[in-house]
Amino acid sequence: MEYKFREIEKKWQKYWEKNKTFKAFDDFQNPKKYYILDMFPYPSGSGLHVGHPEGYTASDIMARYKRMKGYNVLHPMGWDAFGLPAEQFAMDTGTHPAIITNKNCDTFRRQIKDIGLSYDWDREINTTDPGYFKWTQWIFIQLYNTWYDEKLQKGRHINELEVPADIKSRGDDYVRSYIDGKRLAYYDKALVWWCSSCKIVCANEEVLTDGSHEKCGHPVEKMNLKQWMLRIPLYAERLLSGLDDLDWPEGIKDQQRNWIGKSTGAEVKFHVENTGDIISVFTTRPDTLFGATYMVLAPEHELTARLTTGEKEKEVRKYIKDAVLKSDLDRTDLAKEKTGVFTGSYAINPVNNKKIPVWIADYVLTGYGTGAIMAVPAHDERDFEFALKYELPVECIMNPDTDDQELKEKTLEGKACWTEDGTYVNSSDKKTGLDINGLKKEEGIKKTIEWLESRQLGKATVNYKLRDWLFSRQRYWGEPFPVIHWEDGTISLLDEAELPLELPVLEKYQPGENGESPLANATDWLMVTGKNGMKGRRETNTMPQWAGSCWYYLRFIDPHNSKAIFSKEKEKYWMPVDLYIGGAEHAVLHLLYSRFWHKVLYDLAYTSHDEPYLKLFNQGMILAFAYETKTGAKVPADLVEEKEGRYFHRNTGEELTQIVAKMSKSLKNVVNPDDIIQRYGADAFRLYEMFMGPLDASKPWDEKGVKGVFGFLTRVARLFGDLSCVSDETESDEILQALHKTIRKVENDIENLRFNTAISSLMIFTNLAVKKGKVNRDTAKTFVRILHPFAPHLAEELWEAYGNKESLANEEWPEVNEKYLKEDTFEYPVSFNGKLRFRLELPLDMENNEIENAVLGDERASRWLEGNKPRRIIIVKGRIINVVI
RNA sequence: GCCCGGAUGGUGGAAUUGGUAGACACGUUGGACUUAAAAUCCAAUGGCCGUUAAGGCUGUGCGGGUUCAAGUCCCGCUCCGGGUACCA
Repeated sequence: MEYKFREIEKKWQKYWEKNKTFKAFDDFQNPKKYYILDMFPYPSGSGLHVGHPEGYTASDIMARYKRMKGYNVLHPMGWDAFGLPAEQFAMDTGTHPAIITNKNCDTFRRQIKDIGLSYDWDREINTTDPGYFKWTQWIFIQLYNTWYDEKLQKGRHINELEVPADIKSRGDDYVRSYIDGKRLAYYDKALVWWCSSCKIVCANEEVLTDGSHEKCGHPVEKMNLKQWMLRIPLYAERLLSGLDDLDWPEGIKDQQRNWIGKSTGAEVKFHVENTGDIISVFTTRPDTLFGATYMVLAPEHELTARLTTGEKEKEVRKYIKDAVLKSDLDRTDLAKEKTGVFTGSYAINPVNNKKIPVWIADYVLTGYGTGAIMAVPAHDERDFEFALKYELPVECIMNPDTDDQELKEKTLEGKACWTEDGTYVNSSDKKTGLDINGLKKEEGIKKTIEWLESRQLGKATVNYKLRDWLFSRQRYWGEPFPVIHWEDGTISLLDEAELPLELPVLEKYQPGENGESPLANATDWLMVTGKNGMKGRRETNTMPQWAGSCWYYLRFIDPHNSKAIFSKEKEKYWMPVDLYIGGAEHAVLHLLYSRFWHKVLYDLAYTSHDEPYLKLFNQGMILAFAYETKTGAKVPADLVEEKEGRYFHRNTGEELTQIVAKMSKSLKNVVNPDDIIQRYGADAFRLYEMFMGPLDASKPWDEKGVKGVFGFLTRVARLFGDLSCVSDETESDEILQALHKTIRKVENDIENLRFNTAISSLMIFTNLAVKKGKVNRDTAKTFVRILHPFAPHLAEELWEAYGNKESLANEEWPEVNEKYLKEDTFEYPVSFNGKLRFRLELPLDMENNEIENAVLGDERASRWLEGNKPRRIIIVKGRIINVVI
């Protein structure tokens, strides 16, 4: 068969589409279900790049394999289509963002279909579709109507929240604000990052460490604006502990754990001298209280003004003003040099009643813990640095566990800082009754907390880094909030029946005044009148892009349901996602937010599992070769010439070094999947994406590699497609053994997502078959079946050529016949003192002493023994023989 | 700084998890076919020594160690990539 890949691929893509070969049925009778999900893409204007199909091909191989294994497979695709570029385009041209978005979706869909991926296209979803975002809005309403019951560790409907009697007695306003204070979604003033270039607020995590907006690179500033926030920290503990049982890469779990940032310690109360105020601090080291020599408040702390004494007032006020105005950019820039001011007040250290000064410094953050710390310079690096600069006392209370005598002495003298374990010294006080001298850290912490709790001076506490999630954006192209702000200052949410709240068509998409979204210009849409005649205004913010992607995996289960977000029965059948494949760039945000929403829906009994994604796999990044001169200057790929495996500058002739870099327009090394498919076909494209290396590794694209797999497909077509090479003769044992070994290997490799080695074993088998020049029909049919997940078009074509009428997609995966895997003999590598000297073929059932005799009896052995008697002979059956002399 | 990865031929990468290092593929070289080229096919291909051959030595970022045996385990580094940023 001549390998006419274009024809073959078009033919089968049409066939699959026409016959709905990959339609997933809600077949509740079949208990074997497999839900395999790709992270759906944002359909950008530049189309698919070679990175997208890497994960998609991997999931497709798995999906096709599982179908052959008898699973009912759910394998859907959709579009995460709200996003900035479409809105920017609308601003520039006046075109509605939906128009450009739909165009981009069309391109993506066409490109994905060209690769021959086995999606159930009847389940396609688009986050910008009102039929979809109706339910995104619905989830927001659920969040708003949910509070977190700390006792039950569970989200519950707001109607089940008991309002304390003393609140009730104070009137409706108090009740309302009490309830609002418990909702998972709340509307409040928040100090937020503002990007004046995008005219939008950004979530903390969208601000890069250099203080610039990740979307545009413009520096951000702080602003106090009313925003929707979600109380994700309430779920911190469950988000953390839920990770343990997930089959996710450990690195990703670690990232989430770090992001959640749990730390255990204690809250301790310090009385301020004279004023009667109490400063509460969070510390992970209550055991070091005896070493606390000063305290620090964050500049934003509520007590700063009260604690500042007259003569310090001017200085303090200036410091606070500067600090608050400083962007995080400046704060981190100045991280090396800490600054602060003394308030003039003193607090009392509860363990020894000593007076310690209260300072204000911006190295203490307002959003974490209580926004105030006790400083223990002898045992905390930051405090030590600060104490040194402002000449505050350093009191060592722990004899370090170290062999470094110099360090030990310096620490004991308060001239060095020790943060590890040790034995307490100077840690007792007769009057207060606390004594931990001689103890180690673990016991010290325990004993101190007990002491604090018994005197009501503090209590054991847990803190999380995870902050409330800023959930609104000043954009047009996002889900509108189903919210009305009434003129009396109250808020109400739309009824479910009023959903979806669609976006109004605008004439222009420029942002509104005072940091409002373009929706502020949509007067007709914006203003509403209530039944009682009260005037209201709709929320002009929209939801962030995360919203749509937070729950899309649930909608795939029942994408056309207009009555409910999804049928519970179907959800119970399909969930959880068995395998989720996507890029590691979503390690924290998308996956954490998504888990959060899922847990809320679980608590409200909409979903049947606590976690959405059982197994997660991150594909690596696809990079490209790039070239640079000796001085490190990058040279665009079109100016590079290859001669005998070396690289030269086309113009200057200078020799260049090949490096690996991200694909970029400036380096002219971007690869378009369309070109590759045009030249080598979709099967070769798929195969190469998988053959490059391990799925989770980052690796460079090399077109020469595509040629390699293309050659493989050509050889397959030539041999297995030439019916004169496919005989009815009895198959040789050699081929059968190789075939069954290949089935086993491919099966194992697919299960473990090691597609590169699976392909390699398919190649090895093909090389053998080509060498033989012919195979029997059963062999050919078996081979084509295991080739199918990788190169489905060619496999279907061959399958048809063997006289089959039905698509290969629903055929059974071939079974391994163990008979062909058993070997009687093994060619042992024989080593002397660990060095391989010769090989010796021996029966596998030979006894060890017989093996010894056979080895020592071999004439080649005498040469290495040199007359010595072996001290030991190690025999590992079927593996190796090592003679120790 | 801290937390995760990673480093194997000229290149992408294999190596049953402690047991034959370099599978498979690219590239290169030589050969066949061709008027020629492309395509295809065959052979060789880690480095060094050995005229050939037989064979030997050496070799998985660096330095130590454990073991009959280390790419794989342990200790100490170097470099590269990702995440994070004073989290008390």
